[in-house]
Amino acid sequence: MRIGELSERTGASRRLLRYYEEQGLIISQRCANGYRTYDERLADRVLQIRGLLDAGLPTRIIKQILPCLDKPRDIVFADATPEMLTTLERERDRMTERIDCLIRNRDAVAAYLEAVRDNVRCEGAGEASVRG
Amino acid sequence: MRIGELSERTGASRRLLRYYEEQGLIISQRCANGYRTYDERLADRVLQIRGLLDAGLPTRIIKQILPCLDKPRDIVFADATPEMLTTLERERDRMTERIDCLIRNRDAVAAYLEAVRDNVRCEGAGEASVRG
DNA sequence: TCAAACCTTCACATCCATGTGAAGGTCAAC
DNA sequence: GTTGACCTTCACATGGATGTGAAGGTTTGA
Repeated sequence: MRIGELSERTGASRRLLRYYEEQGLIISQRCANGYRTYDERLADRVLQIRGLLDAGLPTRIIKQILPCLDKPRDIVFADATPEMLTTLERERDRMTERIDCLIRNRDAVAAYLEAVRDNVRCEGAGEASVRG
Repeated sequence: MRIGELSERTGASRRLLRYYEEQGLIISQRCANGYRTYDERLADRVLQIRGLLDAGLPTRIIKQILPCLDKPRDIVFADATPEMLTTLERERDRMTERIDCLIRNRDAVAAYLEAVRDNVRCEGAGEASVRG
């Protein structure tokens, strides 16, 4: 798969895919003519990267957590330095904080929407419920 | 409460608090001398804003969801235009996506950390567990 | 063989959340 | 009454994720 197809599959621009490579988030093989070639699995990885970026993690951090997600068993024993483990623990905790914050606010938005919906239903039946 | 105190309470720089105001995320009263004065509740709001920003939402979106979180009952009937409701529904769904993505990846990181910890324990007892 | 649709690198542009500093007004304390 | 800690606005700077365009090589198909 070349960069155009990967771009279409993932929704990331070609420019962005080169950027991710530059940042060390993905790797590519090169054809004889210099074109990038990607493994099938890269599509999933790119989507994962975009999800994490979208969730507020910078590439620098994503780069560190990605290796954990490939094939846990094989990589666990690779090069897990104490500093890296500390970083990962901190990131895990920060992710949990983000999750909690997002859940709280999502639920609040959802509650608001439901309240509006219920009220609209009331108004549809009789108007002058609260506002008037 | 003036801007310095709010800054200390929230960890947001004064500059940032002015920026949030400029973006319509918070409001302030002005004293006779032009100084900004803040209501007590603003501290919580600023923390909420920072949480959402940290979770990847841009100010533009935060501005739209914040009104839902104040006093749901009172505001439900304020100015809920159909477009705004659509926007909110979309954002609610995007937040859910973010949450799911973050949970997946956080769990993966956590699983990795546990695997490393278990392996370290093994190695401490007998070495040559998997790698050798 | 020529055009269209790919690809390459390089480099500058943009948006957004912040930092930072200048130039100046206000207030409290010594 | 002057110093220092606060405040104001204005404005330029920065870093990260992207867009965009130029200048040029490659592949594919009419």
